[in-house]
Amino acid sequence: MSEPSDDSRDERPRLSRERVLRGAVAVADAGGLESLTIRSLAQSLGVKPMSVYYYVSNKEEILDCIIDLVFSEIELPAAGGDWRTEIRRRAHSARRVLRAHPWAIGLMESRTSPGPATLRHHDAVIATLRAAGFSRELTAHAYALLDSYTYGFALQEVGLPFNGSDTVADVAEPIMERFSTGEYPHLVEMATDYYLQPGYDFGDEFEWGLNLILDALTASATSGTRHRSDPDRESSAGRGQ
Amino acid sequence: MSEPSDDSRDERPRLSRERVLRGAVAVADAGGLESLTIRSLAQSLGVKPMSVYYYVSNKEEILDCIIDLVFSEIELPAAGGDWRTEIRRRAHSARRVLRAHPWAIGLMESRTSPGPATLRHHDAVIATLRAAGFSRELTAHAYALLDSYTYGFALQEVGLPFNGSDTVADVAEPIMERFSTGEYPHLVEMATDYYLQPGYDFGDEFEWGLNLILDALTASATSGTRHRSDPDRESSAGRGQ
DNA sequence: GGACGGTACAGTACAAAGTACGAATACACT
DNA sequence: AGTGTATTCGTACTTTGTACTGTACCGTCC
Repeated sequence: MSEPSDDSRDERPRLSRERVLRGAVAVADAGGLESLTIRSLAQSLGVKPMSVYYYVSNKEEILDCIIDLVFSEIELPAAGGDWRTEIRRRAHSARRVLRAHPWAIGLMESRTSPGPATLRHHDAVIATLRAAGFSRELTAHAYALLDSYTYGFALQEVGLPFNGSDTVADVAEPIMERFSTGEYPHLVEMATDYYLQPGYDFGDEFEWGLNLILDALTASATSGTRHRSDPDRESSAGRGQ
Repeated sequence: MSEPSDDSRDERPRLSRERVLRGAVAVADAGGLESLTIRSLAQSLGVKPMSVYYYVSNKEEILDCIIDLVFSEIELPAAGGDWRTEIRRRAHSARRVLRAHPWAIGLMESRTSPGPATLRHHDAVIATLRAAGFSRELTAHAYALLDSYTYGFALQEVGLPFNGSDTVADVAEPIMERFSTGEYPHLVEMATDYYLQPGYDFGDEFEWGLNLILDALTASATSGTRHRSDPDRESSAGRGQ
């Protein structure tokens, strides 16, 4: 594999921090986070392991950076548009991106310091909600709710036993058979009569929940922030400013 | 549960699969997932590294098992009770458990085959919703929504830069100062005027969103499953502005 | 032109982690 | 005592991250 050929052609495009990080994303996309090692990364870049250390100080830094790189792929909500349209677009984009880079969700948990793309992101979403007339309090509520839902949905999606080409049925059926007569009756019933039916796609659930949340937020925004249903809590938080 | 010790100083309580797995949880709780190595686990159990392999076949199996162990800590909804009460209780319990074992969320992503506690869990939640009169379709919608929210919220909570004793202000303030004059104006405004105010606790947001979801689900259950709000049904949405 | 220094890579080597393999120990029951 | 099974440990190999050092290729200054 050492190139015995001519000297002029085929030279590799020269390393760079950019190429190192994008290479890391590519390796993780292809084989999962556990396949991303300094050696595998170096190999995919066509260099020797220690060469990547010229551009990053250690693997931790690579992980911090590629998480932010993933975030930078998510579409920002536009400042001027209808908030529902923009928030919906951003939610779908986030889900799509996290599905394209499933390893990113696991990383979010361990990387504690947000990168610039992450911060820019938060800023844009807050701006959209505030521009729509949400109070600070309602903005905080809405943002926590929307992000929780989006990330949580993505988390569930990547946690499903099948990835890519397999359909639910292929993988779930053998599992289900083992319990078919007794242990988890309701789960099995739902699985056989609903989840495993031909047209079902878990991903479609995203839209339903998102609509429910957006509708409920609209109602909250036009009435007050108060919600019924909770017998004993108070949220404190005065009128700031 | 402890051995009646006798006068022997050594007196190791004898290893067991149970002790290995509980020890693994304890090590991860204390120092995070990356501190859980076969060697550290063995040390905490008072044995040599290779001894744990008598009870588990490899580290992967340990990870699979402790994730299910964590799930087993979450309270199951009771079959007979009011569904809102039961679902709320289970949601709070889940959040509490995941906060007690923050490393578990990251694991959920990589472990694809659910353990018995996880399955029992799903079964109980489905049973509760079905018993409340939810159709299969609405049950699927509701479950995806509730779980996404719960896990997503927990994911955000553990991703916050401060863990345990630190308050938001302690950690966010220095970060915020670096941007105080321009880069992320809306984020900074929200941070200084809301998030960093004395009484604020991100964890309180959980209750608000949960109430919103439960209210909206109640409405969906009594009317129909159809939701308005989505103009174009598909995410392709060539519209923009 | 030759010394010099900075840039971009590579080679060597070591520590920490998972774990295969088999030996050592303990205890039971002939 | 002898044989067998259950449990634990010692040794060693492999993969990983990375510290330290070396080297090839530039351009600059005298």
